[in-house]
Amino acid sequence: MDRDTETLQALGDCTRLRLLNLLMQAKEICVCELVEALQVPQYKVSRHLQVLTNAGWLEDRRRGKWVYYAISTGLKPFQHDLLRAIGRLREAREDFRHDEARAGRRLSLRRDGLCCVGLVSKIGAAAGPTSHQSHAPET
Amino acid sequence: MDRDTETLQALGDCTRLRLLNLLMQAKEICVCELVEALQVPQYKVSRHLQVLTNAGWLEDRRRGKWVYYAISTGLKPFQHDLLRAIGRLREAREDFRHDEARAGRRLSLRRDGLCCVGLVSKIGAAAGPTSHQSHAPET
DNA sequence: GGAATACATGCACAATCACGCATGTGAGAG
DNA sequence: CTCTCACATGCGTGATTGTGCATGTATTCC
Repeated sequence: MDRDTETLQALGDCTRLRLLNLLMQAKEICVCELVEALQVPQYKVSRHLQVLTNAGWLEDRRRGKWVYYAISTGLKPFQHDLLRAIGRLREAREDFRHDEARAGRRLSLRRDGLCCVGLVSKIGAAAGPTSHQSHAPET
Repeated sequence: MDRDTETLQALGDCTRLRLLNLLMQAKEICVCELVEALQVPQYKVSRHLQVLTNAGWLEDRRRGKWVYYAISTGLKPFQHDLLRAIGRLREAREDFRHDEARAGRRLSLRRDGLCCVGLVSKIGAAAGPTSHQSHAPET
């Protein structure tokens, strides 16, 4: 498979679109922040970030325990057009807006522009006390 | 899977990109013309055209024995941006240029703007005398 | 009617993919 | 060192995908 096709294939997943949409609107976001914004298990976010990175969409940067992801600085014009297309979806998609709302709340907890919270809940794993939303879990 | 993701997933295949590239530069092209331009078996072209149609990229129109495909008239702005991105690949990709060259030669055989040739060779099937490549009726 | 032609599609198979679970890795804190 | 925490990843599984072969469908021509 050629490189351009791989680049496009990486866009063929809803979770990855949501990740890209968030990263288009913030310089850097760490994994635990993305987990809370998307409300999906951590391993799932991690995998999709990996796919996007391998396809040339993202770059990662380690800061202590945290790993920050950002849109790659070396995008081809081809890719910029693609990002613009995804940006157009913003108004129409509820999931994007909800992601952004949660991300905004979460990013406001940063100190000195850095994440200092961590994984507040194990979303997809063993369902701890999910007290971060109005959505109350069972038991 | 939501509709936008399906739209993008349809772009994650090299053959489909080549088909879209050709259709971006001609109003309508029939299947046998696409088969010759891409040099791939007929069933393969047919399948990928089906995928693109189901994803909302193409429309088909029957004219006698021939079926013409064209970029859909009801594309969303989202999709127009995506097509623009694919258009950018044009200069860089050899396969696109070769497709266009073969398509140009083939389309020049039309009469009254319609295809009248048919499937000149069974490309992927039973491999007859492979004379379709260099064998050009230059008269 | 029947043959030929353009195109679509059912089926089988191998490869890939997204997912969930569990575990591994690497860094900081005590 | 040990524990904790943020993140990555090996593994198994079910679903999806692209491909090839053969066949089916629809239309034209004799």
